[in-house]
Amino acid sequence: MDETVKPRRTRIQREKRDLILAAALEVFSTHGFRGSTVDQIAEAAGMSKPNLLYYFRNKEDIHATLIARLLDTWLAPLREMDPEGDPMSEIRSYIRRKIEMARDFPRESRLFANEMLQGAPRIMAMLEGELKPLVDEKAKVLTGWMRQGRLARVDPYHLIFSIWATTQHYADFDVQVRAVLGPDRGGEGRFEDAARFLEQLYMGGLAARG
Amino acid sequence: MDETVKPRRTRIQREKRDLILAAALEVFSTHGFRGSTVDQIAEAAGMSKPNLLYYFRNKEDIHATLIARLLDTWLAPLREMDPEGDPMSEIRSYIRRKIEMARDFPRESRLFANEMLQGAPRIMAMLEGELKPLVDEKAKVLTGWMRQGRLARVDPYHLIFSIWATTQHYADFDVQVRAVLGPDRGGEGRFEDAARFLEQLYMGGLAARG
DNA sequence: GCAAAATTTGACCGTTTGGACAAACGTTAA
DNA sequence: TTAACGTTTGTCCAAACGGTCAAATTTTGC
Repeated sequence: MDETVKPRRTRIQREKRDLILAAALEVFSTHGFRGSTVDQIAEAAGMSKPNLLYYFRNKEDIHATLIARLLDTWLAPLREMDPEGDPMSEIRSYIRRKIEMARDFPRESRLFANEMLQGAPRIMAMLEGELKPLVDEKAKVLTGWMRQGRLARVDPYHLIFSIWATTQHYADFDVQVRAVLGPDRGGEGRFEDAARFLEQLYMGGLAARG
Repeated sequence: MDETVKPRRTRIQREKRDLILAAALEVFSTHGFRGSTVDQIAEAAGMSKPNLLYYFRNKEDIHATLIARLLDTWLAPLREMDPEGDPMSEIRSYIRRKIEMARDFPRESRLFANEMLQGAPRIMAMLEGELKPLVDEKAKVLTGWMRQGRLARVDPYHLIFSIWATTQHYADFDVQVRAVLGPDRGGEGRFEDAARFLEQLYMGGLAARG
């Protein structure tokens, strides 16, 4: 019943496929699926179009492979949030990890953002099948902490949304951030500054009250 | 020296151009510039491609017109932030206005996001010429409030970024928000819930301390 | 060293794309 | 009424697109 056959791949196949995926990530993340061309990806990977199509059946196959690899990486930071840990420390760590991902994997973030803007036609199933259950689970954890009086009572879903938004912003809107900060304040220190600000905001805004 | 000629337009020209721009906004905001076709826009506007190209010189012209109209609308909420007002009220109002824009003009938000993801090739000049000066000005206002002890001392630039991120998230990532919230919590009330959460977060996180 | 398998390439195909154009059709005002 | 002007359409084009294929080349296992 399983239609996916075991992919007995040679060394070259593994290397070239990785090369192509890296190039495709660069292209898809900035131009979206429809806005990207196979020729563009082939050139970025340093090979001819027919050669690229020897390793992937078609354009959609490349994109699907990227997307499939993406979501696991993407959800990892939230998965790590420990129900047994200290609420404030867990939230602070989560924000740190997400900012680091925006800094270290901006193209993955933009690939994801592109999908969202287009209405998530290719990953809606994953959103409902993997993302939603995980968020539901973590929302329960947050609610539990609130009931214990260890966290301000706020909407846990919108809390998670706000952390996604503020952190991914530094990957997705990078050009804008750099344009506004200018050459002086816009260097690599901007991620540290962002992390520091967000820490202040959330530690102050979520501290258990009354 | 001014190459822009006064556009003496007929009634039909004004109507049809608006119709085309509305259709183009829909198409460009979901597929990006390269991912959109003139045929798509023409069909969405209910006219033939040659007819559409009678009103706009080419695809880029349509997009440029949209973008030019966009930035003013986009910056209006920040412009309204009053240096003479009460810091906390001003920030609260700004967040409200931005959430309302995400709710009422999601396509404009997504058009903007698409440009950012692609590296802002067509609006970099506007970012540096209009956006940056405005943000610099408002950052000074925020810094002044902090010095007066009426606002917690945080990085004013990252404060503004975070408000942009959290509010625009509800337009740009709308599918994800709705997928996660589900049919029950994902109704039109989500904008109200978001506004309430953000208010709690920012009022707590930015309250003047010690 | 060599045959089989894997890889790379140039040439090619049908379709889609942005755009041009002249002819046909409407509208308007003298 | 009619001539001038504004609008709409069908047809067409060159370039770009995703993808195929057989032939040439390189790598691999014996």
